Amino acid sequence: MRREASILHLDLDAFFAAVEQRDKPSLRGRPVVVGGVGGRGVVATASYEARAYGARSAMSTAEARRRCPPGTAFLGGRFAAYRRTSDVVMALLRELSPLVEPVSIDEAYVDLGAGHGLDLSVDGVTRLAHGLKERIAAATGGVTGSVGIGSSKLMAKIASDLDKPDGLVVVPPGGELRVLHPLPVTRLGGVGPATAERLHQVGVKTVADLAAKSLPDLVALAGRAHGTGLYALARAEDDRPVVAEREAKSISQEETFARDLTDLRVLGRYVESMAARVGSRLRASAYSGRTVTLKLRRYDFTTLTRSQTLPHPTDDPRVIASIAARLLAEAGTQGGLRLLGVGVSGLSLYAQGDLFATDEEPVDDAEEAPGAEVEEAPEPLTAESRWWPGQDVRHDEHGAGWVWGRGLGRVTVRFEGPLTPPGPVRTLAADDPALHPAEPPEWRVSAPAPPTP
DNA sequence: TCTGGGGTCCTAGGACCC
DNA sequence: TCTGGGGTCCTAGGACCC
Repeated sequence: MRREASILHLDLDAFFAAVEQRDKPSLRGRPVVVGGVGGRGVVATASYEARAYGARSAMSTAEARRRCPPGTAFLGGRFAAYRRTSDVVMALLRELSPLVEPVSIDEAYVDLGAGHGLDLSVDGVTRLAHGLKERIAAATGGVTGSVGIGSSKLMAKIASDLDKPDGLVVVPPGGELRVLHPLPVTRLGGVGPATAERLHQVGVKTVADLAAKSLPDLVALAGRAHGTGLYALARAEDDRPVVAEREAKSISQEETFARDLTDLRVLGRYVESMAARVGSRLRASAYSGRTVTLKLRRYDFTTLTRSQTLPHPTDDPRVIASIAARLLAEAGTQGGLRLLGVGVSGLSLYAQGDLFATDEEPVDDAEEAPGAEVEEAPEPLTAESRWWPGQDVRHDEHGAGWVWGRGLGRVTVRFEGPLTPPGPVRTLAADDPALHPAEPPEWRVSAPAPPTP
């Protein structure tokens, strides 16, 4: 813990849904749910309008559909659009201080103490945060964020959560326990359902209850590392530094199938495709790794992993695929698999194999998903399966728009963009040659100015 | 129509070595 | 020949986070 409130935490509000409402004017003020739209999808983000009906992150999309009224938009994610908006926000944070730690696409810590000549008084950081929130809203076309500032990562994160959405809370140094102790223990990072249940069984509901427990009690309850961590957090003791760059530890790819799969040949094609994607991601980041892990989830949701460690690191998709395929054959597919995953860990920056690299191209995965080519695959491609709800499109005659829905050989498109009023809906043939997938729309009136040197 | 996809960190047991 | 402890690596699983 520091003597000054010099750590800032930013959490963008209902981020995916907010970007959708910015880019799709007809959805502003209406319930929007972003996530998996297939039969086994889950909610990634629900807009505040959708939360009012009980839609929540991690809920199955089916459940969210039951809870939300007709007219609610259920959209697949547009990650390129979210990434672009996130990059704009992260750049604004780096204007405050060079020490910025992105936690995820919509969340980051900033060490204001590493900034140049900032006023770190409570009034000073409050003014700074107000200015930051204004600049974020202006630069992102109205996406808001909740800011917390405190003497540690713990307090900054707790503070940003106290007044959502569009909030700003500064915990003055010395006021940590007054804020922390009344809160439920589940607000502490690292207290999930399992730990919360065990804590409740020994009468711990609030952080104050937790602080009354002895260190040996907590270690017995939650293990050595976790127990000592909880003991410290309950006292607002937290000296974790803000870390700008983190090395990746693993790279993986997984997929839940629309229907459970049993056929080893079909699953083998998924293994190859996933290994190819993992291999290209490894090569793109100049990593290679020694341990190949196969993950599978059976029809009854039991999940297991099988792994093998190689003597030397690899980024070769053929090596990854053959190991994963063997692990899959050994594990078996009895009863059917709902999920398959392929990952590589034990990463290092240079592959031994690179010294002897051939000119051979890596297996290319981009063009052929396994489902595209085989009749055993669960969902053969149709004209309408090119389109998914939320997708950006352009029509030669009607202009830019986005896909609302599809079915019966048709696709429904709303023609509007972030800078237009709500636009008209048109239903088109799914194979209309004038309809094309498009890039995410530009939300700013003019292109952003190039960064000044 | 139950339960995504990408990660990180920790624990525990067995193999193996000194 | 027996006993023992410590450290590291590997594998598997689980909790947790966004």
